[in-house]
Amino acid sequence: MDKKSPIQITLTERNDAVTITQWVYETLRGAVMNGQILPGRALTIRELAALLDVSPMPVREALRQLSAENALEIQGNRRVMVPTMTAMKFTELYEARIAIESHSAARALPYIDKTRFTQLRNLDQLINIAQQESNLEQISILNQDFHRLLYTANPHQVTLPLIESLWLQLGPFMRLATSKLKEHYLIDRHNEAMIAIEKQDAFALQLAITADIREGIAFAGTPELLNSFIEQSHAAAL
Amino acid sequence: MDKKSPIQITLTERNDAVTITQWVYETLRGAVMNGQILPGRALTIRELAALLDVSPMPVREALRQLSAENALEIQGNRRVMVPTMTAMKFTELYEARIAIESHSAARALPYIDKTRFTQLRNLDQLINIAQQESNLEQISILNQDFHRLLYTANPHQVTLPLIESLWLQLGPFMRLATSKLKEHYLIDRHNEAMIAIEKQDAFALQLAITADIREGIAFAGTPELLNSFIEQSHAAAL
DNA sequence: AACTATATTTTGTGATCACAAAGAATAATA
DNA sequence: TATTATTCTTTGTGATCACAAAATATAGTT
Repeated sequence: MDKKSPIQITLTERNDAVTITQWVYETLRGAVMNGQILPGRALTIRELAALLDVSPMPVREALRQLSAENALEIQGNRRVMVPTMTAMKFTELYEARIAIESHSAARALPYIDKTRFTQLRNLDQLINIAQQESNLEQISILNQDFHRLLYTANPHQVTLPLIESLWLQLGPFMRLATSKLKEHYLIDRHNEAMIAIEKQDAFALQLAITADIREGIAFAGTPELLNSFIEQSHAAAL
Repeated sequence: MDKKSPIQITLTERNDAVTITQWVYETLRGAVMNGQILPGRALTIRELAALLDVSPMPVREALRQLSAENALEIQGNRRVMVPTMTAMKFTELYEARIAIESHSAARALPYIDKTRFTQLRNLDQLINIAQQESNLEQISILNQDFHRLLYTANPHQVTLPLIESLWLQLGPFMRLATSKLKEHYLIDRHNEAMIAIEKQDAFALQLAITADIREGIAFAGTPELLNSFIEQSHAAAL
């Protein structure tokens, strides 16, 4: 029945307190984030509806929302797909991350109180443990949590949705990034960030965040490595 | 029949080549951008559908997309409204604009060719003319065009959707901003930007863009002025 | 008159259907 | 065999309906 490659989406239990559309949105978001949908693969409403065992309506809404967040791309044909990646686009996304996130960190700095500082330190330690256990999946998740917890200190936050959009676009490729991360992630930039926060040194904090993001993709230093890495992602299903 | 304040949306002719959902989206986007919908005003699908003389379906999709772009806000009640503004949020939005747009400008710089440079210069001259005529509406539009034309030089552009999201959120208040702009907009920052481009000086370009954005709201220098300005926006319909 | 409980209306959600446009497959022609 | 025409299928769009939750209005009680 499928003309194209099969899609294997991780299904979570549906909570009745939440709308079906919301559940579909979260499910599809997770699938994109984890690279479970091959870039370039055309997605149809009915196919996904059947796959998730819901009517086409919630799928329609979820697809539109994900498209608006740049997680999916609407082609001229009105077809929806996961955007393909190029080396240049990858670089642009990471440079955008650095620009926005270091800004967001500096803006959050004055609002970080004792409670949040402790939470950040706890997360940092969890990351250290995950690092010793070489639990790359866990490192990736906790690292995101750390960044989010930092930025959300700012009660007048407006950049987080933009940052999440960038994360979503990098999502399918971040997974592979962490798999090559082990040999490169030597310096604890989070600790540098913590020190900068204690000193209320915005510039030092920006440097730490910048270094943290940049070293997450240090493996992709040369264009050749980056290209082969992206091809690898495009080729590998699941 | 209306329980709340009436909504006066500018209707444009519907092009048959475009889907109804797309037309509704553009119409509502324009209404938000021009401050035609009062912040805090609850929007219902059926009311808008009746107003635009379409079925509820396209409205539903358009509202979801605008919410994903942070132009609208979905409350816990599942109600949709134009977000209200605060002085702090206003500041955050503008600081985010400066951070992202100056970054985006620097990233676009290497890709600006002769053709685009000429287009930019032409736009700059149109702005000068509009300035002499004190045509504030036109200045605002052309200014946006200038920025967009600059950033889109980068063929691997990923930040423009994020920037457009910020513009949308500031939209209702930008209109008032330009109305107070006359006495403050003295220096031609666009010309400084053009010189920076000619010299391929990224840092100078960033400074010009930063100054251009910041001077657009110079009137809101003190928190008191800013607050009264926002209250004014919230109060005034249309 | 102030508050609570009940009834009524409105609203978002989700399902189903009709239809035209796009895609794919098949037949026809050179 | 390669290319074009034609048929058949799939797909997004948009309309309509049913329903439960939320909001509003009304009645009842202290």
